[in-house]
Amino acid sequence: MTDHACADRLAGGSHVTCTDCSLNPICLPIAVRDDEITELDSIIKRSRPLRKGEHLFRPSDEFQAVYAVRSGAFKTYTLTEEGEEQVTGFYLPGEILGMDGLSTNLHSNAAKALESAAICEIPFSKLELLSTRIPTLQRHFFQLMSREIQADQQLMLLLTKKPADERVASFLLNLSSRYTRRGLSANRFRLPMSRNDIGNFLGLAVETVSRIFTRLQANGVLAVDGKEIEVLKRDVLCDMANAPITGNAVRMRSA
Amino acid sequence: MTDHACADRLAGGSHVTCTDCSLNPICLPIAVRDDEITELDSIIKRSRPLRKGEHLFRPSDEFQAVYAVRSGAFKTYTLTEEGEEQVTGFYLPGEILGMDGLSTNLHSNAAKALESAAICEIPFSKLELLSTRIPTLQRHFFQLMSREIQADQQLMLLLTKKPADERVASFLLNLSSRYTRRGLSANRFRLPMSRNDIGNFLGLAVETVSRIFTRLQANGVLAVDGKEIEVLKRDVLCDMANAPITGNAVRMRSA
DNA sequence: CGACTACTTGAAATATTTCAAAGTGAGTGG
DNA sequence: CCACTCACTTTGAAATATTTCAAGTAGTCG
Repeated sequence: MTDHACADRLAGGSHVTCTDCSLNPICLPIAVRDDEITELDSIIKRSRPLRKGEHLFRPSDEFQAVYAVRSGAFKTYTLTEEGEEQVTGFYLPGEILGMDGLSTNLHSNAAKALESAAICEIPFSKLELLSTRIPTLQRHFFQLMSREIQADQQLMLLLTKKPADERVASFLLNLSSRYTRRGLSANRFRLPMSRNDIGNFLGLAVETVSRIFTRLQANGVLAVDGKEIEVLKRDVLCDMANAPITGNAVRMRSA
Repeated sequence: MTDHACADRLAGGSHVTCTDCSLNPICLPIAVRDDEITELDSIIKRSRPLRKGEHLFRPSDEFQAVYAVRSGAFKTYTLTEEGEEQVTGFYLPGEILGMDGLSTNLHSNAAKALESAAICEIPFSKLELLSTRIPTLQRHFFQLMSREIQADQQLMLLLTKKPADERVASFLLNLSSRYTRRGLSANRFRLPMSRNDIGNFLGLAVETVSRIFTRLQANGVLAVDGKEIEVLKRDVLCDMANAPITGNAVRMRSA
């Protein structure tokens, strides 16, 4: 039922190497040599799986590592002064999170598992050291952060200039393209997050998100069954999102 | 009248070194040794000044360098599919821009001088190389990008959860704190950007921004004279922004 | 099975936008 | 140096998308 059998053999201590991991084309730079991968591999800890709702880190936690999602999904969020949540991103298998906190040595975000999840923990000090010796790796992380910045800017554009439908459409297409990258179906997937999280992330009230889903369903654009989504008219969805009609969408927050 | 006599002797070819530059505590890591600064210095080009309205780079320009603002100010922006502008940030002296484009080797933003400006151009390939030898430098740039991500997230929070007044208040306090960092007055400064740019950046219509400025003026919180701003009741402004009443504000987009 | 949380739906309330128009200012050329 | 233009800014009134409030309906988990 759950689809996180994706990170090759599941967690449980069985030591899957980066070389073996099916996600490595997503989370590692292509150009790293085999011996270098091995070196990287040696600093990575494959930690215990997290249960739904568990935190990987919280705001003010010391920044020690970045994390690659092996299976499951995470949301990151900050808290406002009044204590309300602000969802800053979603992370799927192969994507890397935790680079907030690099600037202050304290995490500014919290990261919470949206479902059972497994991660690879990459101690940052070691990664940093390794990066001075493997320029490709240094560049990879520069690029990773640069992509995050670009994604955030795309999102800002969405938030400031686009109506609710377009935000939701873009969001769905973005997720879709991220599933595609892992070889999963572009048009049938399961949302790991709640409507509430989606609304929060997109700057919309839950009710608005809900209404848009029902409308899209009524128009025959989507078949919605709870968190299960099927895209029936991708072209319409792309139109709504102002994205090129072809398969994959605006990138919003990858890693 | 213009206040960009700040980058020590002005441009014009007179070779000001990083060591001499009054901005170096802002744009360089503290821990870089003298001989290392000299090395960094040798790869930096101090380019001709730009006139108001000139572009430093445009979307799709090849990514070759990052830029430290020496004097003046820049805005960065992207274009939507429909060709409208989306302002993504403002950059003041001592701050570094151009790291978008790192991921694709093409700039995704445009950078435009908001007034006469001078910059230090830092060729990225050389910087990258140098970073492998000077770990402090590598970390500095990691941190720079991390800070940009954090700033973007703060901004997203503002955009999705906060009413117009709070956005403007936060914006002003943010600018104020950035001026303070350069030793300038916290409560009297000149906005280098238009109301339009502010609105665009904050996800508000120009008219809304204008109305808020007039209201703040009416309440005696600000004295507004065109782009010249004086903060009369900082505490009120901080309240509006939900920021600690003390001097400096939420960081939004520094560098 | 009951209690909770998540989701949906409708109707009223509201902040912000849009449209329209007038005022201000800065820069240009006569 | 003045007049003129163009771009920016301000202000008001009407329009509107989205939120908020309220209530009902699923699901889900112990």
